Amino acid sequence: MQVTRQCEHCQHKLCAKRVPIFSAMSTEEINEITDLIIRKSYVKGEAIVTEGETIDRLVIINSGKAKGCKYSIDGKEQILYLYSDGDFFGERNLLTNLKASYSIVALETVHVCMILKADIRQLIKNHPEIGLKIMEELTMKLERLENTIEQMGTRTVEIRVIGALLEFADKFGREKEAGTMVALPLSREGIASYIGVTRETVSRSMNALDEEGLIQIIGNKKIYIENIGALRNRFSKT
Amino acid sequence: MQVTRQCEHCQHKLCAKRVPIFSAMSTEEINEITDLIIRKSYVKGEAIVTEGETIDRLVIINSGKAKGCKYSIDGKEQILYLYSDGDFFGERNLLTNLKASYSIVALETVHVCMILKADIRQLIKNHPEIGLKIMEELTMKLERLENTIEQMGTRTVEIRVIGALLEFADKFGREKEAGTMVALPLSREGIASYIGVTRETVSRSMNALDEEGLIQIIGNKKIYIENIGALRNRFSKT
DNA sequence: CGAATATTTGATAGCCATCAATTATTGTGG
DNA sequence: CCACAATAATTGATGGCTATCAAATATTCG
Repeated sequence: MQVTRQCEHCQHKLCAKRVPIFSAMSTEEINEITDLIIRKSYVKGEAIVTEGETIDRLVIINSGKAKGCKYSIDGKEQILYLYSDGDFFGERNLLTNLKASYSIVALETVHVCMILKADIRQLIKNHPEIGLKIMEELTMKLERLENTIEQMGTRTVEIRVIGALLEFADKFGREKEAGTMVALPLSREGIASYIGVTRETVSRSMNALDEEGLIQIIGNKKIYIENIGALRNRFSKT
Repeated sequence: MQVTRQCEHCQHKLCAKRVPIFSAMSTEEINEITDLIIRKSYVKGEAIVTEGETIDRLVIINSGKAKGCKYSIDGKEQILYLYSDGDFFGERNLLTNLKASYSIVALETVHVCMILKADIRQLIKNHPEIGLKIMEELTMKLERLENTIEQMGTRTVEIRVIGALLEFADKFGREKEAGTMVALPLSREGIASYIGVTRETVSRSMNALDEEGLIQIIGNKKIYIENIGALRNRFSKT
């Protein structure tokens, strides 16, 4: 009889199974992976990876959220990625020995599962489809960055704010009777450094959207979107 | 005796050999690839790929330059990539059936070599290292886009202009006795849509750099950089 | 050389960054 | 559970940068 091993820090689920790149694998194969997993936790504000350091493992977020960000010489932060359950990073360094080109910082308590580079390489050798899955993920990341650049280069601030809110709604929104409740993963300042503007501008822009009735701001950490279609419409037609 | 087959449109060189992803292969293996190649040419302004269409092949630039760009609803262009000899695209669609998310347009006469998706997949199956090479290329593209986003989000226009000029110098510059002559791959307008500003702003910014003595503008299509170190210095310390 | 195209230059307006001060929210300890 | 301190967000005022528009000039290429 087949036994699925469990990862205690992962709410008794097989964390590897939740990762897209391992999703196509059999339970037996997943067990093989689970044995290789190293677990670790980080508190809010803690750096999981620091720009410039060598990273020798694939890191899978099991719970919590984290940001991937760069800092310019004068201290300005640019958030490039948002990570949550099932997301992973470090895949770039599986092949190369490049140093991390940005930092990963926990936005709240984060539990991760890690697999060492050497183990992952062996895994890819044994299961070539993992390599293809990773390639697919890289491709998706590329496409998101391409869209971000287009937005930063050609769209108004309002549209970029809406874009960020829609992304949050897709990732972290919960459908309610008559709308979507969204737990914002970032503060106003965070949203600002995600879309490349200032905190104050995000604030003003979100308030304008609220006054227009497109969103409802609830405290600092939530918004309620009654008609997400209207918001999407504004995003794609402006 | 081993014969290396020649690709007539490729100035009698083996174009596949010039592509990073095939660079590690033996002559025999390259011959295998060369047989699969389809050749085609495009004139300036012609679309090699149009956003939204299905792309079923890997396209390798053999000579000439091309831009990869998106267009917003109101017609604004955002240039994402610059392609020249040895660059390739279409790799994203090797695995997926996604439609092209941006267009590729010839900036001058372009000769390309193409390999059909099915052939490439077979090749990857036979030579797994090609897959790894593609992954490496994807990784490099990611890193460039990440840097672009950071620049767009946190740097001044002048720095972004310098960044573009330095990139052109690295790719298209020729070392002279006392400096670097750079053939600009893009017009002022092109540079503008590469860094997300207007033509006029690029013009003013480049003229300011000229007046400062950091570059010398030679007509519309060339610049001369006497002290590229000074330019790099300005880029990285501001 | 001359027409077509591209770039430069100037003037103006608007958007957004910045600075400063106020107000709101959050989370903690009593 | 409330109050309060710390943190975060808002709001207002101002200035600077860059988009926009318009016109003049320069460059390129046939």
